Amino acid sequence: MTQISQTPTLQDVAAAAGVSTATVSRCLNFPDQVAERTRTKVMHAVKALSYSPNFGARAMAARRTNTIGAIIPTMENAVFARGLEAFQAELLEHGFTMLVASTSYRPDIEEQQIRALVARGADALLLIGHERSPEVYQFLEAQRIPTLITWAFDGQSIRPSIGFDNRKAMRLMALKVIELGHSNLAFISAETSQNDRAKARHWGIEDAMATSGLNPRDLHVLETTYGIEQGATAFEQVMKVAPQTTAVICGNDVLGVGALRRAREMGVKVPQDVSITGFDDIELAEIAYPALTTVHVPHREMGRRAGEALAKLVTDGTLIEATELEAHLVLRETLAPARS
Amino acid sequence: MTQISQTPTLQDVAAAAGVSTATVSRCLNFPDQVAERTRTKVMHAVKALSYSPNFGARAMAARRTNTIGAIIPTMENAVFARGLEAFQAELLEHGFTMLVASTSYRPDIEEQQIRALVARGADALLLIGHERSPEVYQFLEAQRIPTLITWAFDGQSIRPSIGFDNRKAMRLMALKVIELGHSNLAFISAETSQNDRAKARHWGIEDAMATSGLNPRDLHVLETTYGIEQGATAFEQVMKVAPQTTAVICGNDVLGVGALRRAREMGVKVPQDVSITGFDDIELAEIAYPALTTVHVPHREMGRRAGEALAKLVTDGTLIEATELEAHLVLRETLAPARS
DNA sequence: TTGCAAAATGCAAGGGCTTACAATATATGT
DNA sequence: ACATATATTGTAAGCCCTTGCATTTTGCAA
Repeated sequence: MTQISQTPTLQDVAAAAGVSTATVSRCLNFPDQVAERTRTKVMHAVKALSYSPNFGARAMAARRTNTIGAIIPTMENAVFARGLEAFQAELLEHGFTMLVASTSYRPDIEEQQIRALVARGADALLLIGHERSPEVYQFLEAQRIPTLITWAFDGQSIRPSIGFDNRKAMRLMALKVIELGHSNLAFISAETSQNDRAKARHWGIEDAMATSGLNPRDLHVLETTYGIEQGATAFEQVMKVAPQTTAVICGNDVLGVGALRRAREMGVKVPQDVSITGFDDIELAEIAYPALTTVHVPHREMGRRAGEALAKLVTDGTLIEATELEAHLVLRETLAPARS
Repeated sequence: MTQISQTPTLQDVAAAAGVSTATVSRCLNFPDQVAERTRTKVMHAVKALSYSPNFGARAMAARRTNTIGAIIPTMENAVFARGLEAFQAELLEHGFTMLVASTSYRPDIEEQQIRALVARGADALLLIGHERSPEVYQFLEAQRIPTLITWAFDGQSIRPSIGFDNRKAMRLMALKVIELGHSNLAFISAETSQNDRAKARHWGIEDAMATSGLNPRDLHVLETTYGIEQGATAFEQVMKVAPQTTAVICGNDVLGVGALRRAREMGVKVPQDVSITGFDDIELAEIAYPALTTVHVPHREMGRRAGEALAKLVTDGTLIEATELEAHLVLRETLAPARS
């Protein structure tokens, strides 16, 4: 009699341990509801058969998957990679698995990914930033998928968020720049369409200018897509359009590093001729030469807290309380007093 | 009569469209097996109810999840992040979802993650490097989980791999270094225990030395964990232990960049006093100052091909054919002729 | 002991989908 | 028009687990 080796099922374990499937199930899911003797017996069988529960069946029967989805703009930006790593580590701790997807900063892809992860059975979702079409939020509500927004903070929003105030953070940076005597400012921004973080950062600069008696209208703004090269090109543009500029504020470190590189290539001395600042505080900023002055984003902490909050929410319905974390300036070498 | 709004099921769609559930299922999975008229009718109903199939049920019935797991050492290394991004994009194209997990370079965590992903129903797995305990491979076989190795290439192995030859690649770099007159070499290596790539890179240097009439024994090797700071510390060590060193070969860019930074801090001129090389060719290498000479790893291509191969394998059983990709040198500024 | 509450276990009903096989409709050749 | 092959659709049997409820066992006070 040939026995075709099949992956063992709960049945098999139950049979091997001489108990019912219900008991085995409880052993696995609620060990303390089972008498110790029975438990050891069952665990023994589990090990002997090297049983591993079938995910699909489990998901179907329990109506949850213990999976939480995270959708980020890109894995290529270290700041997200870091945040995710922390998020995942925290989820793991609580027995959840992370599903990631990236969108290349495109709202349509984001929507598609949201649907994909929901279809895939995600119990909850982590999203970056608040801004997205109402339909998407409706969908999420209709499907009853708890959603946490991160990388941004908005105390007003109905939707919980754990993040920092991009506007305030950038305002801080701009104030510093202005304080150092710069008044001819330029801003190399990430694309602001459908991106509340980018918008907020822009406003932050305007806030600072207004506060300091400068006219926000005088800010030279250049929007570009994500990438070192894009930052470089944008810098060149800035210097062409507004050669009097003494400080170039960049929407993120990658753009900043690109600007920095092009400055060197163009023979523009940083920070003697022009100051340059970034945002995110990724390794690149530290390694750049001269080291990039930037805004430190608490990515790890955001990831960790988001993981914790979401896990709790799914597990016992603990509501997420909006949490504002602080971003702070990291003064390095690319920001100096304006040349006089 | 209160109608509690429930997520619609296949049943509902079938009823709405006036066909059997089987037909709806086929419409969704094998559209060309269904008459056009019926199909439009069904698709209409699907849209009207905004039906989305239940993942668990589907997984259980079909005995597959359309999910492929990827386990990498860390998301913090851009080279993996990039590879993953390409992998995911390719999978998406074929209708698969990616599940990621990272291990912090720890074999025990890797094993745990492998089990976790398998338990979650991954149809196949992508792993980095060949080296892992036999038990793990046994487990994978017992569970019949197809596995693809990447980031390394081994034509001999039973297990398919799509990657590059780490040894050959590093040999190339070392030959270049030696060709430039360096004979006092040091190697700052990632940890080699349980890491075939790190070992291979080490051997590559030894190969080159032997070929060139140098004694591999004279290579100063320093092993350290992953991180910029670790690279910096290691560099300092090297300079202390072997001050006559004129070229420091690093096992990866992150270590290389760390070394570079510490060199600057110590007043060691690169490349005039000491040459430094990296491996991976991530942004950091390009941005470093002076720009780091390194080995370009075809991460994107690996990710893409791996995704394609795995998707095909799971879909129609097409066996994966081992594929060797080429890594090549990227000569930048940190490598120069030895000081005489 | 006996009785009773609490703890432990078992029974069995789904959960929503896929798919082998059966049944029916349509097309083709004569 | 008929027989046969082919395309389309339907029927219903699982897939493997969780969990509400029923039943049995245990622990403990009386």
